[in-house]
Amino acid sequence: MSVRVRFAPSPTGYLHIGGARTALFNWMFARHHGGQFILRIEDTDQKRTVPGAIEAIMDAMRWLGLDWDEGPDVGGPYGPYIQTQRADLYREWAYWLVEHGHAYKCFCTSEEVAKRRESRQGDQQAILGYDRHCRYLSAEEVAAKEAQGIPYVIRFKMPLEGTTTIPDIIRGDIVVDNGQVQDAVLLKSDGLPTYHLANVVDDHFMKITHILRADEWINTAPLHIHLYHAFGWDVPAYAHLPLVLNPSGKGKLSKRAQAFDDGGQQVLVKVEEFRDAGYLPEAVLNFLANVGWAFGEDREKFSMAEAIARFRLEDINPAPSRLPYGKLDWLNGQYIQEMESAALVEAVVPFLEKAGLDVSRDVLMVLADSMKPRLKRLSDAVDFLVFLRDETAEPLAVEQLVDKKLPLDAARAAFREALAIIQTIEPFSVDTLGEQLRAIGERHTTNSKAGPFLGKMRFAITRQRISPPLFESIVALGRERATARLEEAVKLLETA
RNA sequence: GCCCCAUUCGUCUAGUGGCCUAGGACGCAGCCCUCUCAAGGCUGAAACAGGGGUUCGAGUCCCCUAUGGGGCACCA
Repeated sequence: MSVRVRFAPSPTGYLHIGGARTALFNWMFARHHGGQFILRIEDTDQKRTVPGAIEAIMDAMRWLGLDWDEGPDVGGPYGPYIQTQRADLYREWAYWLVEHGHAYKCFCTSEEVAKRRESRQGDQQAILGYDRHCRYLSAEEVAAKEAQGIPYVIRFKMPLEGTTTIPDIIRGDIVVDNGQVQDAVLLKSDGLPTYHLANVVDDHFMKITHILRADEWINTAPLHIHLYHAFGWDVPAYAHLPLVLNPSGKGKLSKRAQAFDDGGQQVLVKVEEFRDAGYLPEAVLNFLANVGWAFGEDREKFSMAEAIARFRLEDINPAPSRLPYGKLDWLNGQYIQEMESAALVEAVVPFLEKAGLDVSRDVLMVLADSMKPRLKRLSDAVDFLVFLRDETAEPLAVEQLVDKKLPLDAARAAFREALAIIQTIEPFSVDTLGEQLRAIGERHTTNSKAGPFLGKMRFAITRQRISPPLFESIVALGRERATARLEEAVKLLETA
């Protein structure tokens, strides 16, 4: 039988990075086994559903490259893949359970349930949650309440005694006391199912073979297992994935609360934020795959094709972890370094445009090689290239153009020669400029090394203490603008 | 409060009873290279939560404690 797994987000907003990791593991597992990866939307909570969220989630997954074989947009043999469109199915099976004595109608309002729960707070024996009040109603009482038209939910009759063991691929057997699990609501009074019913019914009819979901579901797994038993269906294999924690280590990473790292820096949580910050999808995937799972052979950087080939659920580390964001920066930088120049240029253009920096692709090509080792994120290109903007050119001071190895007279002579070179050199290229300017430097510095001169020259051209290398900067600026900036330096040195 | 899961350098991890004087990566520090900043190269500091067992031998198995996390909704 072929492996079938699913990623089942609820459309409450955007794709969360922790959710992306769950999706990634499901996807890698499916691809490793040549099985199917299914995208299912769990939108049974009408209050939390936000319009546009399904598209946003799919966009984020597409950006990452996590392609699904069946889903809301592509369909598939077991659709529909949006739960609200399968409402009748859940209702049918909920009543089937009632008829077969595995579930019951509960007429308690949430307020009553909450109130009674409060009053039991002091009782150390009682579990929190529902007290099973309606489980013991007689047939007559139920009929009477129904006749009055009192709304009800359907609750599962959880076994009161014994234990349930959850065979977990990552953790081994987990044993839970049935008494710890309450009679969960299966069908809400609005006629829609809760997660518990919907996921069991769907996983069964969608022929899901392995359930890879977050750790936070362990506690309800016994309920799900008993649901399968009540229906007489096979129980899929379980693998509960470790949670992704807040960088502070306090609590799980949530999309509802903002997260901060130890430095008080706000941390990225939505997948689209990673995209907008200038991370490459390959880097994000590589980064996520390294949390809770390791490639092996002490390798940190690997392609998804390589990862898929050796991905095994058994190798997943069950301990929860924080996302090592610093490593993502490094990884992203590594991927940028390996990019083809043309690809880097294309990738960087949207970020420059957004920042109002209008730089031609030809100019970017000149700077591509010097950008590669310097960019952690694509968005860093903006700071890297601000010197190309005329308004940002700071006025010069003589002290910035001279030093011990390049005294005033030497600087004056060297800069004059450099100006002449820049005005006339042919071709106007990185190589020719480099050759000529270096020679000038060697002739005028006290230690006969080009370095001191090139440094001053670079400042005169870019007006930035930190900037791209000199020769590329000159070419990027163009002969005219470079000449203008240099003339200013020469004038300053002459009057000094 | 009750239940469940977990615990190797600051962080992400390797390790499945002897190969561990515990390996890698990021970050950090130093040096080299160098027109700045990066990148790159080299070097370094840095961990088996604690206590009991089991065993000839324990980071690896068991128990307890501690700590962290998760759950106890008509949310998923």
